[in-house]
Amino acid sequence: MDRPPIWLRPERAARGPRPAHSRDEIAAAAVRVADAEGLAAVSMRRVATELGTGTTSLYRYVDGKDELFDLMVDRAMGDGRPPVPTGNWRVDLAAVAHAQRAIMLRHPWLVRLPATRPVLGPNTLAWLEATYAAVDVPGLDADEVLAQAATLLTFVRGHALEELTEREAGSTMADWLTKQSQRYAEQVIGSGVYPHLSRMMIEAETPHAADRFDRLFARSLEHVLTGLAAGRG
Amino acid sequence: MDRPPIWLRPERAARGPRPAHSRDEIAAAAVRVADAEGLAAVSMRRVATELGTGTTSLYRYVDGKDELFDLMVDRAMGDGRPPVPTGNWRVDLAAVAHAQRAIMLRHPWLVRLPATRPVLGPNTLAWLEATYAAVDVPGLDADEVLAQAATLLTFVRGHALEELTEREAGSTMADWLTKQSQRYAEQVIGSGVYPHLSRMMIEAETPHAADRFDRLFARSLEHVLTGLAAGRG
DNA sequence: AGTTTACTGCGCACGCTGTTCGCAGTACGG
DNA sequence: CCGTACTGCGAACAGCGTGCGCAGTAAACT
Repeated sequence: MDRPPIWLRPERAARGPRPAHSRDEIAAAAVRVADAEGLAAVSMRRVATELGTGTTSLYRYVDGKDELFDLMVDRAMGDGRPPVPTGNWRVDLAAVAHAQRAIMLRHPWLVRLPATRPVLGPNTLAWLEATYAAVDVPGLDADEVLAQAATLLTFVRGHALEELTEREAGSTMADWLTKQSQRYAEQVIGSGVYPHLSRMMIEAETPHAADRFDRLFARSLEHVLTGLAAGRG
Repeated sequence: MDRPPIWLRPERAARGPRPAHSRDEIAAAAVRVADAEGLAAVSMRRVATELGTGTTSLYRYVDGKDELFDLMVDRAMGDGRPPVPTGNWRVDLAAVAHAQRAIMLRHPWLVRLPATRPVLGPNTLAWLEATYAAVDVPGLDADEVLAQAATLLTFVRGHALEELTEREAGSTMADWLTKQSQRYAEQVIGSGVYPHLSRMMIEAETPHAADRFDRLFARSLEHVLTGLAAGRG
């Protein structure tokens, strides 16, 4: 039986007893676990326990773990509200980008979710809407709007993923190479096979700065926005 | 005991019997399974069976499943070679972007891997090197090189993720909304809460084109490259 | 050459996972 | 007030990652 996506199913059935929990309650519990102990700690049993309910009761609310993830994503996306538009597209897009990045940094598991299908919950749609709104101006055709929005969101997500990966690896890749396994760094540099990579490892200052990720993000974001500017009138 | 990363450990020990398999053999087997049956099918047992060996023998080669993933990533990255430089940074960067995207589309599981730490295998480093090489010119400071390379790679990965997600969801999000659950689409459009999103769903042509992803990628890539151009002399 | 040493292959076992099934209890529609 | 469509959930199943310990083997040292 092909059940419709969760966003189409009514939260409360017409007949039968009142469900003991709401979807948002479930999502909140799962997000709480993921935030505190990582995505791996989010199991059906664990979330059920967190709610004080039986494990298999969860399946009354959710079609399987994938749908639980869907709920989590949309809940996390509701953690911040899209910024109010100023009318200046560049300012608005930058605001969206920073706000999205903030959400992803606050919920590190978010960018690591399998992502096997688009999540179309209300909060996710709201962000999509805000992004389109910032990009959209009369005269710009819809395809260009799609492309620009995709460019930005895609960039933010990719950056957040890379950032979190490096953050959690304990430090910068350069640091990782030089400190935690200096021999490997020496090998890489000494091999002469990676001259440009070597130059980065030696010369770059950003990797050593405390706020490196913030600065790198801001800098890269400027690049992207400048690129987008060229695609508009 | 804190074992060093796999790239630092010798493949063959000084003493003891000759290992029955090579790392690359193992990586190839795992990649084969993932390509054919998806990431979920890649289990230690399954890969071991594929190699005709005992399950726990794998742990002689690999510290755990995470390291198996590391091997898979680097193997996949070796599936294509970085394009030969032309000297024109924009052409070279575009070539890197397209080649990277091709790899990710060929191995859909690649962008879905947990990515809890950077992979530093030889093939991955080669791609990093190629990217830096394309961006790097005398006079450009190392931080700017890092930022530009990060922008590009990050964008490519993010785009590939989104693309694969939508591809595997069966169709475009717009299609998904309108076909597979028309009621939801009507609800979304009819609610009036998402005006710009609605306009995209109605007006955009790209979502209906067969080569939509190729065109969207090319278009977005141009935006990014244009943005990068501004950061150079 | 013989002994020591450090490895390899791997069966067993443990605790955990997602999910199916079936049954008892409940609240609403007619 | 009954039938019906739901809810909660315990039991069970197949599969997972992985630690442990033991037998076998090849290189190093004496």
